[in-house]
Amino acid sequence: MEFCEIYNEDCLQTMSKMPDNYVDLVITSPPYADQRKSTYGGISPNKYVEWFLPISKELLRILKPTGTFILNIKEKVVEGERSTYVMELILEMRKQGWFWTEEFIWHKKNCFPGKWPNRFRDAWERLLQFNKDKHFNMYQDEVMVEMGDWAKSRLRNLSDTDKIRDNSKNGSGFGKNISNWIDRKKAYPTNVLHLATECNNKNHSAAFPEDLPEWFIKLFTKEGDLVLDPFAGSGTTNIVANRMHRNTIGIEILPEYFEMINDSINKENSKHEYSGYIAALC
Amino acid sequence: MEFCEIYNEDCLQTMSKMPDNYVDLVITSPPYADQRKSTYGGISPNKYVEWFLPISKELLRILKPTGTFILNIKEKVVEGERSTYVMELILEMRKQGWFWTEEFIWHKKNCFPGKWPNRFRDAWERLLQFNKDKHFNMYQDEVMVEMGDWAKSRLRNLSDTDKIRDNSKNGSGFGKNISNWIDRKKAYPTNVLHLATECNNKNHSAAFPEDLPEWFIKLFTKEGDLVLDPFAGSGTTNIVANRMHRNTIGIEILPEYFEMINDSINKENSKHEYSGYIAALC
DNA sequence: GTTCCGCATGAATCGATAG
DNA sequence: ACTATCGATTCATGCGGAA
Repeated sequence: MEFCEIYNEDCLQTMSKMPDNYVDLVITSPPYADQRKSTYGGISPNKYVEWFLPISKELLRILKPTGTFILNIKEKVVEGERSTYVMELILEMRKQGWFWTEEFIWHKKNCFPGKWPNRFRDAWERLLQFNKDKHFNMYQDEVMVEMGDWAKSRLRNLSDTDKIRDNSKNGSGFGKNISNWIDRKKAYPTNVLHLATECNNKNHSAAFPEDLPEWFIKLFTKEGDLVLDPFAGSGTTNIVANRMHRNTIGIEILPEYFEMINDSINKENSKHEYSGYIAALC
Repeated sequence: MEFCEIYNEDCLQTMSKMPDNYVDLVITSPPYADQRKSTYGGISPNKYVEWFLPISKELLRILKPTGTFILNIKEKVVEGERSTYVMELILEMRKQGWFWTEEFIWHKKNCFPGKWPNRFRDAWERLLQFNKDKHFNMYQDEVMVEMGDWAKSRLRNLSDTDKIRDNSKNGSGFGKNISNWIDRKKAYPTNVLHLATECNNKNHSAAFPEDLPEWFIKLFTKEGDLVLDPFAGSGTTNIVANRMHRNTIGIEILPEYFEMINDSINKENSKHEYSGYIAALC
C-alpha cells in the first residue's frame, strides 16, 4: 500500500531529513508574495526570491534526476505594475542548476470578479516546469484528450494527398500523412490548461482545483512514485496523489491546515474502503 | 481623413524623425529570436535583448505619456529549455523607464502541430503591456463581451463588410442587434484572449489575426489617434487601424512586404469606397 | 441561400547524421 | 568535440467548391 505522510513543520526542516534523489514529482503553490498575509505572514515582493531560493535548492537535492518540479505562481500587482520577482526567481533558479523546461498556462475559466480602471481581471497563472536533467519521465499518453470534431468527417474519406507524405509546399519541411490517423481517437494536449478554480468550501485561500495536480501527476509519475507538496495548504495535491495510488508527502507549517489535511485524507480513505465494501457486496 | 503611412526602412531610422510624445499606441510583433531566419536573417537568442533595447528606447521617446506599447513575443526552446531573453528584456526595459503594466495571454486555438518526447505543442504567446506613465488611456467599455460565453461564435460567420459596418457604428441592423444584445448582459473581458492564427494566404510567415490588433486598438485608442507598428510585416495592424479610422504608421524593412502592405491598404480602401457607394444608392 | 465537406497550411522541436 | 543540416512528427482553422 502506498503511503501518505503529512508533516506539520517548516518545509526546509522536513526536507533536510530526506535523502538525495528521492522524489519523483514536486507540485506546489507557495504563498504568493504579500498575499494571504493573515495566515502565512506574507513575504514582501522584494524579499520573495531570497526567501524561496533555499527551498528550491533543497528541492533540487531531493528530486530524482528523472523527476519534475511544477511551481504554480503568479506575480502580484504593485503600484500599478506587475512585480518582477517571478522572472528573477526563474533566472536565479537556473543559476542553481535547474532547467526551465516549459511554462504552462493555467487559464482560470471562472476567475475572481472585479473591475479596475487600468486593468482587467486576471484569468491565468503560471505553471513553471523545472527539471534537474534534460531527460525526465513524461507519460504523454496518460493525458490525451478527445480529438476535435473535425477529425470525424476528415478521416472518413481520405484524399490522395492525405495518403502520402506531402512535403515541400512551403519551406517548413512540414508534411502530413493523414492515413496514420486512422483509428486515432485522441490527440495530445497543449501547454494551455483550461480549468475552473475551485470555489467550494476548502477553507483555504489558495486552493487549486483537483484536476490540476491530477493532470501533472498523470503526466509525470506512475503508480508507486513519490509526489511531494512542500506547501500543502488544504492538501489537494496529497489527496489526489493518494487517490491515484502514488506515495505522497505533504508539508504544512500551520496547525489548522495540517489538521484539515489529515481530516480530508481520513475521510477520503474511509470513503474508499466503504465503496470497496459496497463493490464487494455486488 | 485619417492618414496611413507605410515606410520601407529600418524602424530606428524612421522613428528618429518623429517628434517626442507623438504616438498613442504601439502594437507590434518583432521577429522572434532565430525565427523567420530565411526572411529577416534571425537574431540569436543571446543577442536579442541587446538588439531590441535601442528600439524600445526610441519607442519610449515617441510614445505619448497616455499611450501604451503592446509587444507580442514568445521565447523559443534552446537545447530543451525555454530561453530567458524575454524575461531579461522586461527587466532591462524597466531600467529604461518603462512600466510593465500587464501580461496578456494570447491563446492560439490552432497552434503548430508536432510531437516531442519532452513537451507538448506551444499554444500561447505573450502580449506584454508597457506604459510610460501609470495613468494611461484605457477605454474598457469598447471591448466588453457577452456574459459567460464569448460573442465570438456569433461574430465568426459575418463578412468583412458586416464587420466594417459594426465598427463604424452607422446604425445598420447588424450593429443595432449587437449593441442591444451587449447592453443586456455585458461583462468586461479578462487578460486571456482566445484567437486562432490566420493560416490563409497572407504570404507572411507570422501574420497575427485581425482580431488581435483590433481588440487593443479599441481598448487603448479612439478615432483619430495614432497607431504605430515598427515591424509591420504583412501590415495587419495598419490595415485594421485604417479601417477603424485611426491614423497609422507602419514600418517594414523588407521591400516585398512593404509592397504587399501597400497593395492590401489600397484594396481595402477601394473596397470601402465601393461599399459606401452601394450604401448611398440604397 | 444554406450547410457540408475537402484541403492547404502554419513564429516548432527533437534526435540522428554529416561536415 | 562542436556546429549545421535533415527527416519525422502533428492538429485546428478558414476558405472555397459541392450538395
